[in-house]
Parts: sequence; structure tokens; C-alpha cells
Amino acid sequence: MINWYKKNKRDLPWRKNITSKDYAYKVMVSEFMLQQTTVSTVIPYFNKFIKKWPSIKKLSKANLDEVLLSWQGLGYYTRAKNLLKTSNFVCNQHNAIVPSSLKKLKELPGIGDYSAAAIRSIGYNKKAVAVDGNVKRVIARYYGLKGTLKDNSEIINQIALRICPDRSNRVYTQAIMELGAIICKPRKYDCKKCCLKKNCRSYKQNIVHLIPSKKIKLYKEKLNCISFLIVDQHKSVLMKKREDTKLLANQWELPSTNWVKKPPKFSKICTPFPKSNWKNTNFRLKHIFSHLELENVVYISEKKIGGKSKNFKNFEWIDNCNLKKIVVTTMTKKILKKFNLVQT
DNA sequence: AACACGGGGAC
DNA sequence: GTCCCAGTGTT
Repeated sequence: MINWYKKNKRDLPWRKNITSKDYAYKVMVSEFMLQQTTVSTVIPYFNKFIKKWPSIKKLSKANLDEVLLSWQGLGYYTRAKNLLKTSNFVCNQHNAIVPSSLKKLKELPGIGDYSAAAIRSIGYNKKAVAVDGNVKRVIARYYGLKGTLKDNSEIINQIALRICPDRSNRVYTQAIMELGAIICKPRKYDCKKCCLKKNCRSYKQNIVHLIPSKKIKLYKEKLNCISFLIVDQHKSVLMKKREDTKLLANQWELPSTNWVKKPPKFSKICTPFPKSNWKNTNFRLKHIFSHLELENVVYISEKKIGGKSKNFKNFEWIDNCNLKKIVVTTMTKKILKKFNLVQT
């Protein structure tokens, strides 16, 4: 497997300059970004992030809005918050050196079992057992473990510990993950090319397609809302900042109704400017989150001079130029794009 | 042990 | 449409 990896490994930006002083920091940043996120999605974000904050000391001087802006579109925004917290903690408590012990790594916000092991192994080449989704799948197939990954999590962790080598841990950790990502993929796996096929139980028994078995799908709540797009005479858009907790924390979005099960009926009284002339755009946007679906109907209006608004708490008129400087939810971004108020 | 937390890519 | 991705924190 190691030989296969050395020959076939991908040229990923966080694998460069292993000897540089900031290498462990870069590995840490990559591990935050890679949580539940594919490599191809992460690469451009990682490059931009490291260009802006090449060292942990520089990152620790950033403010949250800046970090969230560079995270915009990547999802799971608590990661950005935790990464900033962690960099501050490391600068204050660990002399700006990313720790290499599992215990100290796991004290850092946003770093759990997997990330601690990955940073120790990939960042410092010290022994650690990093078990991510790829590793679980490779082990489950190689040992022919039927059932879901969750059913087998205990035994998978035991095996992972047993087969983890003491030496060259950095290469091993990446090799087994890379095998899962390139060859032993969830679908369209390529067993013919797999260096482990000789002893792979599910390959020999021809049950690769059954392993791991799918986890039962959970019901996704379907919600609805109306968003209000209002532009003033200077082409500024009225935006609202979300609360700093929970979903899409601290991000800006169009003013909108609550998210409710039954599609809300339009009424001027729910709009930010009840006296304006609101029109249904007939534009509907379905947005999928990990745990719910939201169907968004967009109403549009131009602000009348002298029109009064109801409640300006957390509301602000944002001009076109400043729209790209604030963190906007992906959903609102799509709406603004549809009405040619933002590029890209 | 179950749920909250994004968004996109592959099929 | 479905699955799932270099998971973590909260309840």
C-alpha cells in the first residue's frame, strides 16, 4: 500500500514543504477544512486561506468576520470559529506551536479523535491512529465486515489500532486514506487496481458492493419561507445579520419570514417595508441543508423615498461594492445572483 | 445514542 | 432523486 501511495499520491497543497516551520499549522488548517468536505472542494479554500494567514500567529490576529468570509461557501461554519479559537489558544498557551500530543490536541476546540490523530501523524510523523470515513470503509471491506460502519465502529477501531505501524506513520496515514479516496471509493470502486485485492475478504467473496451497508436515511424536515429583496435608489440591498449561534451564525441574508412547515402566505405586514409595492418574482429556490430542506419564495420591491420600516434591528442597507466584503449565506447569494446584484 | 451542523459533486 | 464526503460538539 505504501508503494502504491508513493507512486499514485495526489499533489495536494498541504503536503508541500514538510520541513517548513509552519507545516503542522498548515496540516491543522487542512484538517479543519477537510472535516466532512471533499478534497476538491477544499483545495481553493486552503490556498486562499494560507496565502492570507501563512502562520498561526498571523491567523490569531484575524477577526472572526474575516475568517468567516474566507470560509464562505465551505459550510459547517463552526469550524471557522473553532479554528480561530484554536489558533489563539495555541499562541497563548503553547507558544504558537501546534501540539503533537493527542491529549493537548484534543483540548483544542474543533479537534476530535480523528483530527488529533491526523495532525499528530501527518503533521509530526508520530504514531497515531487516524480513522476517518475512508479508513473505516477500507477496513470494513478488507475484513469483510457486514453491516453499517456504525455497527462495526468498535471492531474497526480495534483493527485500525492493530494494523497501524510504528514507523513512517505520516506516509501510512495518508496512504490508507488515499486508497479509500481514489480506489476503494464508496461507489465505482476499482478493485482491479487495488493493491490489497489479494487478501481483501469482500473482494474474494464478491460482496464489495454490500459493504458497508447504507445507513438508514433520516427524515428531512421540509420548511418554507418568503424572502424580501428590496433595493433603494442607490441600488443598495436591505440585508439582515443572523444571530451568532446555530445555523449560519453571523451571516448576512435577505430579510425573510420565519421558516415554517406550511408555505407562508404573503402579507405586506411581514415585509420590512409594508407600504412598498411588493411583487412576487415567481422565483423559488430550494436549498438543501444536511438536516432540512428550505423552499424560498422571493418577493421584490423598490424602496419608496420616505417609506417607513417596521424593525431595523440587525438590518442594514448594503451597497453593491460592500456585498462581497460581508459573509452572505449561500442561499441569499444565489438569489442576489439571480437578480444580477452580485457576480460569481 | 441521536441530533445539529452546509454545500456540492457523483450517479 | 440518493449517497456521502480527511467529523465535532451538544443534548
